Amino acid sequence: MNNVARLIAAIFIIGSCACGSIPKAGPVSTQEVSPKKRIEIPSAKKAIKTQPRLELPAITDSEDIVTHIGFTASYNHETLIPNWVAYELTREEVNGSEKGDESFQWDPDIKGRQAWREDYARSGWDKGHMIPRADLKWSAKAYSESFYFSNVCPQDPAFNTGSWRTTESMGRRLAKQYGSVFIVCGPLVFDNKYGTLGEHKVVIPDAFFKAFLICVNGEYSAIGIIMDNIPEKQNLKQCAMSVDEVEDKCGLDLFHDLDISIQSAVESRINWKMWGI
DNA sequence: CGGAATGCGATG
DNA sequence: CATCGCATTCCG
Repeated sequence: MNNVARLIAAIFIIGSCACGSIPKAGPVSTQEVSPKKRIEIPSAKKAIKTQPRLELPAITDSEDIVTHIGFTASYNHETLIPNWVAYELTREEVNGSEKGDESFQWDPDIKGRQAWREDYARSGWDKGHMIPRADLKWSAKAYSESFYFSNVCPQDPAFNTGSWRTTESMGRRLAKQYGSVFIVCGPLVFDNKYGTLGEHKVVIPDAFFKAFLICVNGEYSAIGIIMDNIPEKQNLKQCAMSVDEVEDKCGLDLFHDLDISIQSAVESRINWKMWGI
């Protein structure tokens, strides 16, 4: 059984015992990809964001996509965590200094069940941001929206402030160095060995993936990272791999807007000198 | 070593 | 519920 199948199986087991009338967002499937599902670009971002949205994976018809000022997310109604969160981070954004509301909230754009703060409370697991709040200091509203549960996953506390944070620092460093970086990340749920949180059964991911795409002098480079949801320190370089390998694990078609003529070349290899790891 | 970034929880 | 401080970790 491959990883995608395992993901589907895990979600089915959980969904079948806990969900009732909740709309089925469905796990990712490579078969129902619509060619170019329209994503509404939040107006606040239109002025500063380039087209197309290179950070986005291919969108399946069954996915529940939410767009906020600073990020796009695919929400999973069975696991109560996102399938992925994607955004572009620019040099100017990294230099922001605004802060907003820091309380975790339900995403107002999502219909159906979401995680409760009580599910996480005293569980021993952090409410870990997918897009870090530090990447949204260019707008108080964008900052606050990062605290929606569409952007939150259960993370081991030491992992959150340790290994995972090094991937976030890497993103900001790339943005400063190259002017812009396209980022997508999310949870990996294989056999769900850590179980669920609280009475709403928020799925605890086994691991997390992240992928970076940059364009330097008209040439694209990409890299992927997968880290286990564990406290032990994990080295960035040792966790790095091609985007193709990440796609194998997460079942997504990443950087789908990247020109098809160069996509396979960009995603199959690692241009090591670009990443500083 | 200082500061940034993370999220928790005590306190009123 | 809002405010504040704390503990931890890592970057520069």
